[in-house]
Amino acid sequence: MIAFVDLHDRLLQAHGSQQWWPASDPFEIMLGAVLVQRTTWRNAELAIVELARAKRIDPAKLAQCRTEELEASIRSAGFFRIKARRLRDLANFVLNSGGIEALSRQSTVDLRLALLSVHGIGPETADTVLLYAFDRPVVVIDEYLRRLMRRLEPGVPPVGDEALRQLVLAEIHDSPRLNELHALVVEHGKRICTRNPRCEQCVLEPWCGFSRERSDS
DNA sequence: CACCAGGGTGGTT
DNA sequence: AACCACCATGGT
Repeated sequence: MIAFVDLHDRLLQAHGSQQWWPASDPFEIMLGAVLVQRTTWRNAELAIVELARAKRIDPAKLAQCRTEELEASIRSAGFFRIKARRLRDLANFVLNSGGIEALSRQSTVDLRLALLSVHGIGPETADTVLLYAFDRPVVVIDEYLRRLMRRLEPGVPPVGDEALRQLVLAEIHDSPRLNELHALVVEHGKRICTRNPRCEQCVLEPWCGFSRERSDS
């Protein structure tokens, strides 16, 4: 079983620091977390730029903005009608909660439940917000990490999300490394394993069973 | 042309 | 609980 500390270090050395949302406004990070759902960061960032240009990266401004104008601003992010509603619900949630300051005073458990109660915010988006906007030590479980675990442990039944959370947290407690780890796992899964048929220069050898997995079939 | 990208929801079996 | 269709743009 590979240590997650080693996984972090290997990926960091291979791909470099990812710098996701460095020193950004928490509310902007929350909007970005929704906008990036099932699209590329490139398309999400174009929407962020448009929102910034229209002075809408603000809970009150965004909540009062007309739906058509909001949709037009975020068109590049895809699913723009659904996401426009999600951004508005998110803005209203922040307003009804007393603002970002009040939210940042809540415990991580309470804040996670509150985020999950917002329509359009699921487990992954909630954890992303907790980690990147509120700097909480949270393990983001995504499909890349699940797939990576399957490949690092070929043959054993896949562990559940909550169990995986605890496995990672047992080794890494600080948000800076959890922040970097999630970004690195995404980047690695995207650029190496999906493209390269045989993971020839995969930095996770000999742990990663992807090449063996493919040579079996 | 097809396929995919830093998900979530609602409906069906 | 495990599927499924759907949402929609922009890059390869």
